[in-house]
Amino acid sequence: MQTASNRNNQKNCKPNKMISQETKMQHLDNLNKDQFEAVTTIEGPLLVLAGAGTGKTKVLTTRISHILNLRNAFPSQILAVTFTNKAAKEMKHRVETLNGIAVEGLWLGTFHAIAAKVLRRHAKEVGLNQDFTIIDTDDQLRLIKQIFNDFNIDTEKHSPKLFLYQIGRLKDKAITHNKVPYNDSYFFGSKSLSELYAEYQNRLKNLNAVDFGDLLLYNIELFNNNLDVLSEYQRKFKYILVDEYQDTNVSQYLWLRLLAQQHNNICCVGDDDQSIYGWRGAEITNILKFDKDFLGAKVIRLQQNYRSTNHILGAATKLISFNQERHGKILWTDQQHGEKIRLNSFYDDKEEARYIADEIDSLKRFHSLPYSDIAILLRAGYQTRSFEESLNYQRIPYRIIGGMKFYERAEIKDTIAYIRALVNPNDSLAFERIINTPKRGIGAASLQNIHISAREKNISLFAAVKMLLNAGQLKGKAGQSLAELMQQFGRWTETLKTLSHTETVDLMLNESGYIDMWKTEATEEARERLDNVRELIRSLEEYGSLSEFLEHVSLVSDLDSIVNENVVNIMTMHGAKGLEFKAVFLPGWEEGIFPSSRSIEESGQLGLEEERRLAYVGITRSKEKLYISFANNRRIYGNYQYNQPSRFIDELPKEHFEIINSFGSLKPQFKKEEAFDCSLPSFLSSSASNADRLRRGQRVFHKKFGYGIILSIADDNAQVAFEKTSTKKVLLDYLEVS
DNA sequence: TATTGTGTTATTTTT
DNA sequence: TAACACAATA
Repeated sequence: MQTASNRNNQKNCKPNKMISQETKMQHLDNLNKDQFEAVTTIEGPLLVLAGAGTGKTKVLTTRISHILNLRNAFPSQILAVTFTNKAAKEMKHRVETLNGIAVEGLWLGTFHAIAAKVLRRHAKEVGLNQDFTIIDTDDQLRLIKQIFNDFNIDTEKHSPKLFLYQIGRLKDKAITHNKVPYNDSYFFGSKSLSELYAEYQNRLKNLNAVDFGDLLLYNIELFNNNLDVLSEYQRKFKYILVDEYQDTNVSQYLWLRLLAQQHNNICCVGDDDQSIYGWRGAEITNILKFDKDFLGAKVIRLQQNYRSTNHILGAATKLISFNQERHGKILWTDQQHGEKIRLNSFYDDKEEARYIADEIDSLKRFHSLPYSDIAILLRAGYQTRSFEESLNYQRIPYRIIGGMKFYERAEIKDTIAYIRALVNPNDSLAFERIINTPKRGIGAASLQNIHISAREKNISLFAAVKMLLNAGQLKGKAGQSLAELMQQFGRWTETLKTLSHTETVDLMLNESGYIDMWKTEATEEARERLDNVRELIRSLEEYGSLSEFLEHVSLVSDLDSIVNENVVNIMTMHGAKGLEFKAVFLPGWEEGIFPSSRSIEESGQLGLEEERRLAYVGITRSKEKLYISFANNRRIYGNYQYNQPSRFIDELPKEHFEIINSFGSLKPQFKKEEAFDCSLPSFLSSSASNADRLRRGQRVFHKKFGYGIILSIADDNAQVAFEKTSTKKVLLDYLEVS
């Protein structure tokens, strides 16, 4: 083979220091030519453009292993960053398998985990205490609401959530409060975005807390202001590896660039065609400009796909070619056999869901496909419902991936808040969460009182409560129960010295009345919640201390429950990135839904291209069987929407498809060709006549809201001042000329 | 202060 | 539709 001789040549160029190394090099034999090059080019900047299913993780792990085998670096001199804990775990596991032993000391983890590790060591340099807390979105929002409240900002007009989002995006871009650019939403009432941002940072610092974005930003600040620290890490990390580079934001890019400056050995692996987190601050330009950012960079493309049939790859390749902003690569496979992709149209979403359930049933029955090899991939979480119903009806077991995460459940957050308050009573965000949970008769008025004192004296809520109690300023029910709570916290802190941390937490949750709160409720849901709390308490055993536990949970979103049940997987396409299934269903390919109208409204062409990449990700999850479908009528939020087939359907190459109109729908059956034709743009103009008559100032009728006047018209929707209610944005399709 | 009622508003979410 | 947040009431 061509690749084999190539490999041998390469291998012979390297001096074999030891005989044992010959055997250690064996894992290089499992690589194709491009993979081999990507693994063995260890000096200088390298971008590996790895298409879906081309062996990206294999390259990364083999590369780490290769560097270690060459003895070019100690494990502690290798930095490997991922986005998810899952990916980090997987990489660690595979490196260990390759090396045959546990590799200790590698700096392998998520961006956030590594940044937190660095920051714990150098907290003082950026004005934090070493034991700073990492707060989640809930805490962020609570803090922002406090700020808005204190500044008398009307939360009706200015949504705290929007502000939170904006702060997040600014931090993704490494923009600090004094560098905020003006834009449409620069002012929140009397205060500017940058003023509020500054106040938010100020309060976080007083709380000795950081949010996710801060982890990276403080690292950058640390490095920029302490050149000795920077150069320590620059010298330390001889080799840097980055997974999913297309998902990095500006902060992460700056952070990497700082760290890579000394040795300049940075290897980024990614796929610009799978960049689907732009809305979360990912900068696709990072991967598009890599060779300009890192001079002398080499670019290697992995284009041989080991996952899918040529029909699937053909469809994916054609679809993604409609995007302008990309490096460009052509995936190929030597799997020439395989079924065509099925394209189905349906009368409505119910029929679509029923068809998919039936088809899954026959895949299992007649093709012996285990359920776990099947996935239904959706644009958004709310679409799961109709499939839950149809699969239940067919008695097909399934699992919804994503959804509510373990650590997002209220009872888990409460429990964690109790633990945080125990470890550090001055953690006001945690203390506030549990101060009246269970109900202790402390209402908004008392709480406001405490807040004011705390702010005046610049002390924590806990300290403020103590102070007010001593001054006899907390009377009645609230005063009584707060006095008791203070005593209890004192006791629990003592208990921690004699009992184990698990026992202490158990005791605390019982004595505080938290456990009883759920017991009293005595519903099935409450029982489940109690189970969750107990599971959490049990898991505490695995940690050396409560602080250790808290560090873990703040950087992890879910329990590692990779149970391999034999069930159908339902999830969003975002959630499916990195996964693969023998059979994949992609329902709901309708304009407005997929591509999502909001993406296009918000980000125009860029938004559309990101949606197209999402379609690309969806298609390339499938190994053998793929089903794409759309429904003419879809029930969303209780009422029907009449959607056109997705423009992506027009972009798919027909030669890879079998076009089926599966069901005798309530409408007359399409002929096969027509079923496809109806998806063509010509179809889009069918509603033009009604739309033509809708103008500004026109009085209209809407089935739900009644009569109103059109204030303005955008693409497919209008602002209408309804007579009975208020002004609302509604779809033109729903309006009748009155 | 706690509970009930009403109105509003819905993507994607690696940490 | 359904969940959630906030306002009016007991």
